[in-house]
Amino acid sequence: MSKIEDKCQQKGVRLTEQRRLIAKVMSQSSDHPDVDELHKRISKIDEKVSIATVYRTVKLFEESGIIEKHDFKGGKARYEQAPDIHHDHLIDVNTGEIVEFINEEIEKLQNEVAAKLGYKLVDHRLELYGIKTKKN
Amino acid sequence: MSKIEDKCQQKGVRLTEQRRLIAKVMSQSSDHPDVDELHKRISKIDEKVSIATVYRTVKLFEESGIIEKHDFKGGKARYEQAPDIHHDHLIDVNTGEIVEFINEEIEKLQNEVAAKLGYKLVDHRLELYGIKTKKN
DNA sequence: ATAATTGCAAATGCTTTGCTTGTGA
DNA sequence: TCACAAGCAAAGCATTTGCAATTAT
Repeated sequence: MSKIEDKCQQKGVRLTEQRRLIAKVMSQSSDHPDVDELHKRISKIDEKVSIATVYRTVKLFEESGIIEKHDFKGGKARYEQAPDIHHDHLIDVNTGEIVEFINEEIEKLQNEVAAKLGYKLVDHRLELYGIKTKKN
Repeated sequence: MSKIEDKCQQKGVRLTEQRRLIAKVMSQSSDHPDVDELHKRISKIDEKVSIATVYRTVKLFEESGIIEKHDFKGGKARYEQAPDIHHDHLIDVNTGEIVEFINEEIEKLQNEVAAKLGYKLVDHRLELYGIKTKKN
C-alpha cells in the first residue's frame, strides 16, 4: 500500500479503484506533475479514468492534507506528495526543472516579519526562479 | 502627468486616451487592484473603456516594467505601480488586506540559496499569509 | 498616411459541476 | 443498502484574441 493510500485510511477518505490508482501514481512521482500529466500517467494503466476524477481526487487529497498543491508562475497547478518536513522550491526558468530546498533561517525570518507587522503566519509561499550558473 | 505616463514616454509606449486614463487610475491606487476593480474605477471616469483594453494595457505596462503583476493565492491577478525599491507582501487571510514589507536579510539568503544550488536568481516570489494578532 | 489600438464578441485554457449510473463499506 | 463516487458533457471564470472600425504620430 502506498503512503498516500495509508493516509487516506487515517483521514477517513474512502478508497475507490480510481483513487487507489491516482494515489499510486502520485506516490511513484518524484517530480511535480500537473493534472494533465497525472492523467496521462494514469491512463497508461487504466485509460477509463476521467480527467474530472483526477481533478476531484487531487482536490480531495489536497484538502485532506495528503498532497500539496503549487501554483508556480505561468500555468497549471502542480502537485506533490505532502512532505514530512516543509520545503520550498527553486524553478529553473529555462528547463522548468524544480529543485526543492530547505532554509530554516528564512523560515524563522518570515515568522519574525509577520510578528513585527502584527500577524501570525498561517501560510507562506517562497519560490525562487533562476538560471543555471555555468560551471567552468 | 502621472509617474506611469512618464515611464511610458521613456519606454516608448504609445499613449492613447485609454492608456492615459488607466495610467492615471493606477497611479492614484495605493492598493493592489485586480483588472475588474481597475475597470470599475476607470468606468466611473469613462464608461466606454472596454475591459479587454484594460487587460491589454495592464499586460503591456507589465511587460514594459511599468507596473507589477501579482498572483496571490486564490483568484485574479492584481497590479501595483512598479516600486522603486523591491518589496514583498503579507496578505491578511481574513480581510484580504495587503501589507508591504522589506527584509534585506531574506533577500540575501535567497540569493545564497540559489547560488548554493548552482543557480543565478532571476526572479522570486515571497508571500506571507497571516491573521491579525490580538493586541491586548 | 498608416501602423497601432480599440471594442466587441467569440474563443481559450484550466478547473468545476449537474446529472445519471455505478460502487465501496 | 445507500450515501458517496465516477463519467460525461456542459458550465464557469479569468484572460486572450480575431476582426472591423478608429486613432495617434
